[in-house]
Amino acid sequence: MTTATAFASAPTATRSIGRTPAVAFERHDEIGLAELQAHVPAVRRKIAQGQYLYRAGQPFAALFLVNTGCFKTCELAEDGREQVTGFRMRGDLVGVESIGLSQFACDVVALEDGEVWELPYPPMLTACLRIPVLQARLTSALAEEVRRDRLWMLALGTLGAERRVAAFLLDLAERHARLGFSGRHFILRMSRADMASYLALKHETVSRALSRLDALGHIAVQRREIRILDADGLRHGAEAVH
Amino acid sequence: MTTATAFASAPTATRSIGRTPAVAFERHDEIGLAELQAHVPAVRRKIAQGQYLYRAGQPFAALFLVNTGCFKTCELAEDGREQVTGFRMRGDLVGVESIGLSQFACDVVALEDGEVWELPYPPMLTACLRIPVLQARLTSALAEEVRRDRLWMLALGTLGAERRVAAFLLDLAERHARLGFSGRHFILRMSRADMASYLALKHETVSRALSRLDALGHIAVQRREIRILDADGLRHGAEAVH
DNA sequence: AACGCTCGGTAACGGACTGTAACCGGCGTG
DNA sequence: CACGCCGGTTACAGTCCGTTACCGAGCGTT
Repeated sequence: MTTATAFASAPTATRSIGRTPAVAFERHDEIGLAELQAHVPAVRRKIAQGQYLYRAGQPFAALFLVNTGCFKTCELAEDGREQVTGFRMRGDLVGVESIGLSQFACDVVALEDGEVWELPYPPMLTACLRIPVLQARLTSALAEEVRRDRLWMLALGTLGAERRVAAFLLDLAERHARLGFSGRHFILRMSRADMASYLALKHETVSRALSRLDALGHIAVQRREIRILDADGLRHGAEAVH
Repeated sequence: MTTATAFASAPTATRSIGRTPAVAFERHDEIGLAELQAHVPAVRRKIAQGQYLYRAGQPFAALFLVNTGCFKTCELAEDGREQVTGFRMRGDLVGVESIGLSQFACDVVALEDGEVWELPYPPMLTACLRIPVLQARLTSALAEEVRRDRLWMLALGTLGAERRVAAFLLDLAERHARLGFSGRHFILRMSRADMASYLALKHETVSRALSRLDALGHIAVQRREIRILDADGLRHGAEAVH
């Protein structure tokens, strides 16, 4: 629920996350990766499971467009507090939170072997000046990131543990479906601890919630394998915390 | 803790929010309001207490730069869930979350009588194409908004009620100080309920936390009047939730 | 002054989530 | 195989915060 999806080379589909049906620029205006490469010298990069795509403090010089694999972004405070703030997959633009800084502002870790396109930022900026559509797209991607974070803040603040887990699964399912895969059956790329951190819960609580949703017949869980049985049940399962 | 501060006509000061000391473009590169007006047809607008600056669903056509007063932004879901996602004051850019949409994505309400500069968005975009510094500044403002939201997500997920309240007060104090006012003595512009919503707590809990911080000698509270007595005490008061 | 309303503070109780701990299964290694 | 390790699940007790309720201060209306 926290991702900037831009320049996606995935199948075109109308999106409908929360209350944000309208998209700034029509789908046909979208600059695909191919066209993007014509203006920005993109470089392929492979990242092995467990490796950092980047770490807080490293010099910021590029954005990354995820091609394959799954990544988690981790926010960490000086006092040791730490939290996963999002999961990034194919089509997601990574690094936007560090724009305007000289150093990256958070950590990004590969949850499995993956590949990204490295998009040098200064060239990207100058390209934006010459190509209005690109400029609009980058700005929109940033704004969308803000909206997604806000929506997730709302979820964190208003939903109980079980509904948070349910909402998370639904979000994963939708993103999965948007990439052309099944929206009813998928594999979790992250550990219970990562989910818990993102959901602001303890991993035991996540386990309990998953077990409960399974018992209710809304999903079928087996380790990291998830099957959505009753999406509506997930959505309206329990009531808001108030 | 959730605000895009850009084009601020406030006294220049080095900022140090969380772990983001470096700013993309040096302070002297910053485009002030005066220069901004040379390129974008800004319009003054007064908003009375309790009035909406804009509501979700209204056509999006402009950003707003807060001149005076204080505003709250409210995120709301279809199912009735609702939460304050930030407070905006002088120098803050409002509306960035709606960029790329045809309609505004949230509600913004005036907590007191105030005044804003209305910055028509399409002209702003074209101006960005002609003026690289403006473009960089807008993009940075958006990125900073993402960083602030992430930092607040971290606080929501890792801090207990009392520390959340403390962190909120410290944030307010710093923003106040950055505007040239006292960072040790200020007036809360929002009700306990608004604070509670933003902090993802109940207003009673906010009351308790304030009373406790007062009893500990960290602050002095009288209705909406806050005096910071021991900033370090506030910062390190209790430990993280873990 | 009496009334009603909103906003803020306090206290007692209960419940949801946490913290701890034990257990299980899979996997790699000695 | 035995072993330890890691990730995941489950059980139980503890705690923090939400719930409910009541009270007081400020303010506008009658």
